[in-house]
Amino acid sequence: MEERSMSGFCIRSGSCVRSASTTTGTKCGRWNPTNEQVKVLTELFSSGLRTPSTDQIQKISTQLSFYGKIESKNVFYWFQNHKARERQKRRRKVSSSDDDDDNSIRRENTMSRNSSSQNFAQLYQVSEHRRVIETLELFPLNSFGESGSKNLSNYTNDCRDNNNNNNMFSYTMREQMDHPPLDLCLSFM
Amino acid sequence: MEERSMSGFCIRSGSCVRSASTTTGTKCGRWNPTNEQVKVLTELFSSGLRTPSTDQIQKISTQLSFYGKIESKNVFYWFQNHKARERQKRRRKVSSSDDDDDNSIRRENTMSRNSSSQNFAQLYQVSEHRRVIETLELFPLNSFGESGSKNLSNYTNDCRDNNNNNNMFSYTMREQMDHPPLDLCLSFM
DNA sequence: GCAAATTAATGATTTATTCAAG
DNA sequence: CTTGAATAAATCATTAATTTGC
Repeated sequence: MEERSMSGFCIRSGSCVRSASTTTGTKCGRWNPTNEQVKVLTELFSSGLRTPSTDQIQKISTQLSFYGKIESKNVFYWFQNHKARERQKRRRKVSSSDDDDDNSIRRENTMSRNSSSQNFAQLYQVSEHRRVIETLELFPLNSFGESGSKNLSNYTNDCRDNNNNNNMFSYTMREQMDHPPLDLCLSFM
Repeated sequence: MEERSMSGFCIRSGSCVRSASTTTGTKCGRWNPTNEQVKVLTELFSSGLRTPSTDQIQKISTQLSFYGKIESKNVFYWFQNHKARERQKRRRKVSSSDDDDDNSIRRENTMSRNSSSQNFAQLYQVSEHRRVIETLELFPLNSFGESGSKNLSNYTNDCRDNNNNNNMFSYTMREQMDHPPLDLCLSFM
């Protein structure tokens, strides 16, 4: 109890950066998605997007920031939670049979393991990627309102390709040149 | 079998970037900690560090990079895994009683939930924090061996402030070898 | 002694659970 | 009571040990 208030206090006063977009009276607490944001996210989800890649998250986040304050982590968490809760919801109803929920993009994501830094990105790396506001399409948007499956598979393929460092953004190298000479000397014990 | 080799193959040929430092035959696959790195990490762990904050991770990572290639995510994962596996190990032996393993720093980390971006950082944010090598102590080292609670709370407060964003990275320093403080910070044990 | 084949460790990812703000 | 955020547990995948047949 005391602990809580203590710490709570610190944060509020200390670490809340609230860089901008305070126009809406944004507190600093947790993200509160606008209707539009939720709408888009939901559409993406129902289009089959389950575990967006780092870049996708970046883009989505950037796009959605048009509707209000948002960070990439919010997008990340949203998908995590939504995915989990939809599944949960489904489990309560039909205990077995259709689990396509898990399918669509899943396989692809499994592959993405190969891309080593891909998934981790979701967990850690993204950060400040530097926004680059460029208005690229988030992904094949047309798949939303209209036909589903077919576009979807295309989309899926697309997705995967993103694993190639599709830099172009910022950062690019993140870790690529990570290795300083140092390990040359030391790594071999 | 086939799958295994298949997959192995793919990875090797496909996504391995290996920009440089191939001299040592650096693969590109997963991080392979050096003995020194493991040693230090283990010491930190046994000193009670369970869930390092973003900044701690950064610092640890930077320091350890002296011994070889390493990224912050590796540090993050290492602690995750080590913590989990120690617990697991213990569970197998003594099903109850002493769980001090979980204690020491735990409280503090729990509190850190309040700091919104703190823990998330662990998952996502860190990225390039890159912080100068400044010789800050990784954490209140003195608090470990000695008195606990008091120093600890100060520490907590400190943490909060570190959330400031920092910019740029510089690998530079690594090479320059201003050899940091490495030992200053870590050698305490 | 030495590689191929197995197994054991452990790095990395995903899923489930929990906490707590609104 | 809903849901954003964070942590822990479970799982996957790759690398290092080691065993084995030669």
